[in-house]
Amino acid sequence: MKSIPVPTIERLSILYTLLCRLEISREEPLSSAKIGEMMGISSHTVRKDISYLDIEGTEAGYDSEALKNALHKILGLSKNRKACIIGLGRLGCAILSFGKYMGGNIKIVAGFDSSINVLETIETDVPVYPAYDIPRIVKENQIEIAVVAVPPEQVQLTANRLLDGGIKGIINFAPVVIKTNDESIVVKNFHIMEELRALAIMIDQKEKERMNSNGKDI
Amino acid sequence: MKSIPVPTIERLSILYTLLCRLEISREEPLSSAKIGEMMGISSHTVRKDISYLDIEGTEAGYDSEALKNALHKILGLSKNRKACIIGLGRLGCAILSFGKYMGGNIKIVAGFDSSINVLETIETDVPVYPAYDIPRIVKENQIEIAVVAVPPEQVQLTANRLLDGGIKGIINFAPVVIKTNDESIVVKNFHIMEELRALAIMIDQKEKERMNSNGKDI
DNA sequence: TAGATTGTTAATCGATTAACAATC
DNA sequence: TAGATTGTTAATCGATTAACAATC
Repeated sequence: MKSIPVPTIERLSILYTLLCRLEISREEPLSSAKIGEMMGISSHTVRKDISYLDIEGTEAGYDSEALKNALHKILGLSKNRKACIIGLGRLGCAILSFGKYMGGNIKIVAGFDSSINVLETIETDVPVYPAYDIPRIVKENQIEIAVVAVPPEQVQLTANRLLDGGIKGIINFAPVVIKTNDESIVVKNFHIMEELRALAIMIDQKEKERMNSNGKDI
Repeated sequence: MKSIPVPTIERLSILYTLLCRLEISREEPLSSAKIGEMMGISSHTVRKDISYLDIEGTEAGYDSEALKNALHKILGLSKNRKACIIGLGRLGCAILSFGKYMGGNIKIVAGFDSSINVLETIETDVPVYPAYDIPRIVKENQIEIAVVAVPPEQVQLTANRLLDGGIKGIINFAPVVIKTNDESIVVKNFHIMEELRALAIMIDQKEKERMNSNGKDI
């Protein structure tokens, strides 16, 4: 059982969401070409990705129901996961709120903030705790995943507390790189503002390319 | 002038933020090893990345001030960029608010929402407009970048309006893939919930690996 | 000089794309 | 059968890592 490449996992996860949203005219089977078109990738990639699934049943495309089931299985969606959010500012609250919407298998069971004031005034039905309680709560509830949305200077402290609690994966939204000595912790950094900047540069590069191909510089 | 690989651009952008935050004891030069440690990447990668900069001055490491300047230049930070946000729900507002904080070169100059109610009650000093005004406002203000944080079913309509306005780059937070026929538009999808799911699977895979290497299955 | 560090070329690794035989 | 589509192997592409001569 080969382990699935990370980009493939991400695409499969997106595909699942897409299939769920699709009002399925279950009649017509989905071809890899059609899927590729919906996802903006090539049909080759789609087939390659799907080849990691157990699904083999195919004739003139994939049965969307079967595909959904296979994805459900490989994405481990039957297993319930517990997650928590650290930092209940705007971003933290936003994630908290649409974490509820998407009735998936990942449940946000705790929120943390270092400000008592925030904890007292927040309106949510998820239980919230002070930041120093992270290790205890994470351990007691066996929380696997943490979403970190605290100011940069608090990130490392937060990460340490999470590791103390035995967290297994961290998604970090602060513009800092989280280091862990523990190889077995999965960390994923989401640097929104940096990505915005990177996007701007890619725009410039594209324009330059176009200028170069559309004629000479003067 | 080779174009810089996207992953490199992203790392350079992160490095810049990092250097800015660093209270620089300007005395000691930064070695690629030290930078790598801070960023959680190898010194090889750091040197390779830096080789895309104009900076050459080096002896026992890099001068952090010079590095910062070179990054500033290559990242085009002297050029002012205009951005807008579509969808002023929790996520949109969050991005709007810390877009102000990070006094970078990217300025958010407009917000859009399809709900008049939202537009009337929002508290912000960024001007806000109804969604149907996107093409006009984008064109008039020469806005280059759009951050899309609307519900999935509104994404394609939003994208079309942005393209009408002549937008150059889109960051999309909705769990839908944005398609554009126009090759020259840069689109970057941020699928938060899907990434959360992907993270969970990576955790599983790591655990499986560890079980396999730490002994047999029973 | 000896030690440390860069800058760049070459080797490796991994993912995407292409191709094509097998299937319905 | 002819046409369409999968599934998988091979070729390509691109980024990361390694190595090492050049520099201070």
